[in-house]
Amino acid sequence: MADRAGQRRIPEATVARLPIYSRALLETAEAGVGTISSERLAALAGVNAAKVRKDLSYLGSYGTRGVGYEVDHLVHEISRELGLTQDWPVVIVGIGNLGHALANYRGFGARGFRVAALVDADPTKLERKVAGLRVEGLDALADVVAQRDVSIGIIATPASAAQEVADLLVEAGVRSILNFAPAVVSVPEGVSLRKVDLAIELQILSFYQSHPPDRLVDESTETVREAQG
Amino acid sequence: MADRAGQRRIPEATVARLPIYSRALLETAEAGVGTISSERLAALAGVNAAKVRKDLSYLGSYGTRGVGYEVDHLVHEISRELGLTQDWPVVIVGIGNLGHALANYRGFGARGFRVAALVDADPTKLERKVAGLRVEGLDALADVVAQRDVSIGIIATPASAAQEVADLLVEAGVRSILNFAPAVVSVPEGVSLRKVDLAIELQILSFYQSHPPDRLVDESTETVREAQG
DNA sequence: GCATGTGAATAGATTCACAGCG
DNA sequence: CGCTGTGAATCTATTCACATGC
Repeated sequence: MADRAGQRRIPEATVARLPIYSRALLETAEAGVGTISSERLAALAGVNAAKVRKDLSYLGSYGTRGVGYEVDHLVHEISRELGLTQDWPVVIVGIGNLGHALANYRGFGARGFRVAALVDADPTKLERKVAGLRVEGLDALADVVAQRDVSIGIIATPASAAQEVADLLVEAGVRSILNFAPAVVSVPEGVSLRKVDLAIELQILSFYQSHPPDRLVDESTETVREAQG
Repeated sequence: MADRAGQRRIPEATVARLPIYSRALLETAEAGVGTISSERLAALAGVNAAKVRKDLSYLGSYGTRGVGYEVDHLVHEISRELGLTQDWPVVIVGIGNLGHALANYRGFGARGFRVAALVDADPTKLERKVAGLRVEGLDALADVVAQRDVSIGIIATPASAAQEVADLLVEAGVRSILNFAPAVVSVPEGVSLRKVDLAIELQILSFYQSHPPDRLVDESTETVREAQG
């Protein structure tokens, strides 16, 4: 009942876990296993079984009681829900160390993401070939987005340029942005924004390292203790 | 006060925002501003004012009613809480494209994080200098961690090596790990683990791009579902 | 019998709204 | 007054526990 009238609202936390299940399921399928229990999938994903079942129930009832989930079917349903059945051209803005690494990242292609363009504001970088693509000027951004139907923008610039680049991306029609710059960026409603910030991650780790997690207190960041696959 | 009897438990969500406040406050201090309101800090951090006040209240009562917070003081208190008053030597394992970029990332030094060593399993990479450091073999990991007092390990290897490297890091005494490899890694209790996963971030964006921000019947509800955080 | 699917219970985070105090 | 600090209300997420149905 995941379609038509009964349209379920999938919780944000669940959406964030679907890609993890997806990856685990693909590996499972590759190993030739046809069926998987919530228990097993949970172990592979590093969560507990109740969460897996609840998460999957938002997609519909794709399991079989007493048996488990059919791996291939589940992969398909999750991919469909995540929108991975279509192609998502990506533009990377800022071709410094990080942009370089991202451009060469294998795994883009793997699930329908394709680096369609590399853009940098620095004229000395233009025309350079990175990962088989020519670096283009920031002024070409709007055209590139329109012509290559770019739907996701990745910001890998210094912090000082991040907001400006985000504005340009939005103006060009991009509705999903992944920000690697260490800066708060704001976007209008209707545009999705996620951020990856190394400095923040390290500081969070620093906090938990400074605050002994021993018995009485918290389950810090993600102190998983579990078998793996 | 974070000491003495009243030991406050700082929520995980708050911990994750403290570095953002910290950054915003440092920029504010640099601009010569001495006092800041929760409203202003909230704007800089991309959250709302109530959240800022609640978050800061967990650290203690450092504001002045009718006035705001003294910027320098707040920077100091947050740094202390995050454990940024001390030095955190970091080891990066896996010197491929990403490890390379991370090694060259400026901003490590900025807040007490210092790349103390680079390690890679590939013998052809050994002895190479990256960001001024010599790449060392995986077999040197335990010694390096012990001798240079490494407290944080960054995994930038392929997925297939991630769990093994995590095990080695833990065995060597590292209690904080940041995993960039696209794999679920598990660590024993007492070890903090955070992950940064490009493929997952892209898939989450794909979901929201595929699921239009459904307009509800009632226009009073702001259907914002962004990602920050 | 056994693992899913899901209401109900619990825990956690956010927001509201206003008392309290400089 | 104005802005902080915080209980109370709300919203979101997780976990429990068991009825359900292959």
